Amino acid sequence: MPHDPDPPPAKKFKPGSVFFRLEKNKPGMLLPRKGNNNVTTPIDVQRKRLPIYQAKPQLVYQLRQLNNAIVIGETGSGKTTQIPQYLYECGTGRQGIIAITQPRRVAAISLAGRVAEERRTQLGKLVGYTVRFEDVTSSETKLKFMTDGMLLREAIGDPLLLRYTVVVLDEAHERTVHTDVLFGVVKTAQRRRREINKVPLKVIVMSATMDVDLFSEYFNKSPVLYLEGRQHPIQIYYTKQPQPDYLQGALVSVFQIHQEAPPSHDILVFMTGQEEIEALARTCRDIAKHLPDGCGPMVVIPLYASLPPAQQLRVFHPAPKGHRKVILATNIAETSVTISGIKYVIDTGMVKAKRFNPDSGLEVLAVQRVSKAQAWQRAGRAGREDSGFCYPSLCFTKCVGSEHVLFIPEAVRAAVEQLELLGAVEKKEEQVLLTSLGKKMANFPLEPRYAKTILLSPDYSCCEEILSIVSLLSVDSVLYNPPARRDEVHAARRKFTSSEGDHMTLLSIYRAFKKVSGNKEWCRENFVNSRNMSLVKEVQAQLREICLKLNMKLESCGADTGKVRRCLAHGMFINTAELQPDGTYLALDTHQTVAIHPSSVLFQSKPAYVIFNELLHTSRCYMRDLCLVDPDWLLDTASEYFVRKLHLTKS
DNA sequence: GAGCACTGC
Repeated sequence: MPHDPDPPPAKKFKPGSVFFRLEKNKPGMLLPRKGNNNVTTPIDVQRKRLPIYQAKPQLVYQLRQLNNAIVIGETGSGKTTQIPQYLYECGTGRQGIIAITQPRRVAAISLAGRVAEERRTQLGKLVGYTVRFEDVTSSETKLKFMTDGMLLREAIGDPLLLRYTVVVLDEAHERTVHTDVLFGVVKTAQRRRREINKVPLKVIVMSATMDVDLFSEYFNKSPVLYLEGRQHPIQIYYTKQPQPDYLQGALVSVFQIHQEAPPSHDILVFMTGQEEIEALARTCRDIAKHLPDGCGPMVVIPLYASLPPAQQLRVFHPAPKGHRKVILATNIAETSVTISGIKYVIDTGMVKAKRFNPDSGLEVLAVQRVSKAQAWQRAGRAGREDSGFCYPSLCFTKCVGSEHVLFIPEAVRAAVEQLELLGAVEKKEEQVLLTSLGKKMANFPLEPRYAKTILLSPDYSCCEEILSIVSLLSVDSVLYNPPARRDEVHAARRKFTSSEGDHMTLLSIYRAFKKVSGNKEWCRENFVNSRNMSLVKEVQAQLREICLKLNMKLESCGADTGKVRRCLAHGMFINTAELQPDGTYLALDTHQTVAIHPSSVLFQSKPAYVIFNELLHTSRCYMRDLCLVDPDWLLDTASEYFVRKLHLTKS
C-alpha cells in the first residue's frame, strides 16, 4: 500500500474564495512560490525547485531570530524536509539536536529517509528517526525525526528536553492528546531553560491550515510565516441546509456529479465504516444500471482497512474507458492511502471514532462529526494534480471546532485516577507527582497497566510469560480469521484453546509458534499471522532488554499458568467483571453491565470473575480478551479497592 | 452468537 510521505495537503487560498482567511491586519507575510518538481532531476536541483527555496533567505533570517514561530505551508512547499536542513546549514541549534515531530510513524520514517538522501548520508548518522520499538539514530544525529508520542516519552525523563536546541512540531493541525500535551511540555521547557540560563530552546509550530490564532496566542503571540505551495485550487459547494441524512445526501451528490461531469473525473466519498460503505455501494450499482441514455457506466469501489490488500489495490486501477470511478472510503483515504486522479470529494462529514464518555469513564466507538481540520484534510484529497471540487454534507462551521479543546478535562482526570490506582502517581498539595513505581513504569513504551503487570511479574516467577502476553497484546492481532473458512479456523484453533481464557490461549499459540521456529507453513495451517507473530518476538526482546536494565529476574513459570493469571489479576484489577445472578456481567470499576464478546474463548462459559483487556461499545458493551481469575486473588492484592467496589455493588 | 475507523507509546 503506497503511503503518502507528504504532510497532509493544504488548500490553495484564493482571494475571495471560501477558504481565504488571511486578514489584512494579521501579523505575518506571504512568501513567494515558484518552480516545478520532477523526480528524474538531481536531488539538489529538486531541492532548489521547491517553492520554499525562494523564501530561504527571509525564512532563515526570521527563524534564527525568533524563539517561537508558526509556519503555515501547503503540501509540496517542502517545509518539513527543508526547514530542519536550513536551520542546520546556518548553524542554528548546532549545540544540540533538531527534533521534528510527526503524528505518524510512517511519516517520521520516510521523511528521515528523504532528508538523509538529500544530505547524501546514511540514515542513522546525521539524519535519523525514533519511533516506538525502533531507534535509528546515533551520537552523530543532529536532525531527528520522531513521533510526537516519542518526544513526549522522552520528556518524562528529561522535562527540559536538554538534548534538543530546536523542536519543530509538525502537522500541528492534526490535534491529538499527544500534540496538545507536547505544546505544554515545550512551552514549559522553554521558559524553565531561560530561567536557569540553559541553552535556549527554539520552538517552531508547523501547520497546513490557517486556523493558527490559538497556536500563535499560546506561544506568546509568535509571528506567523506563510508559505505557498503547489496545491491546485479547490472549489467548495455548500448545500444550503446541512443534510439531515448524510447518506442520502452523498448518494444524491454522486449521481448529480455523474450526470454532469466528464466520465474521467473520479469521485471519492468519505463515509464511516464497512457496513455503510457496502450498502451504499450496492445502491449505487443498482441505480447506475437504470440510468437514462447519455449517462455513462460507473465502477464503484469500496475502500476500508479490513479489506484484503488485493482488493484495496483496486482503487489504483484506472476505470475502463468511459466509466466513472466512484470510491467509497473510510478515513483510510484521508492520510494512509493517496489516490491520484480524484476530481471530486463528497464528504458526509461523519467519522467513526473512539470518543471518551465522561459518564461511564469509557472510550466508546461511535459515529460522530468530523473536526474542522479533518474536513479540510478531506477536501484536500481532491485537486492533488489538478483543480478539484468538494461537496461537504455539513457546513464547515458545523464541524466540531477542535481548536477550542486543548485538553479534555474528564479524560485527563480519569487517566490520573487510573495512575493513582496503579500507584504510579500520588497527589501532594494539589500536585500530581510520579512515584518511584511510576518512574519505573515509564521505562516501558506501554500502557501503564501493562507496564505495572510486567513489574509485578517477578513476584509471581512468570516474567517471561507476562512479557510474551503483553507483546502479543501490543501488536496487531496474530490471529487470522477469514470468515469464509470459519469452520477450519475453529478446528485449527481448538488445540490451543485454554479454559483459562484468551491470554492463555494466545500464550499457548505463541509457545507453539516458537517450538516450530516460526515455520510459515505451520502459521498458514493454524491461521496465525506470521508477520505479526514475528513482530511479537521482536517486541518481547526489547521489553526483555528494559527488564534487564531494571535488574528484574526473568523467570518462567513453565506449566504453572495459575501464576500468570494471578499476576494479570494483580496488574489489571481495575478491569474486573463479576457474574450477576441474571447471567450478565458487571464491570466493577464503572458499574456498567457488560457481556463477553463472542470472539472470546470464554464466550460459551460463565466464569464468576474475569479480568478483561478492553471494552468495546457497539450493539452492547463487550469485554474483549478475558482471563479467568479467582476473587481471592483480587482481594489479596487490592483489598481496599475491592471491598469498596463490592460494597457498592451490593448496596 | 458478534463484527472491526485510524493512529500512537
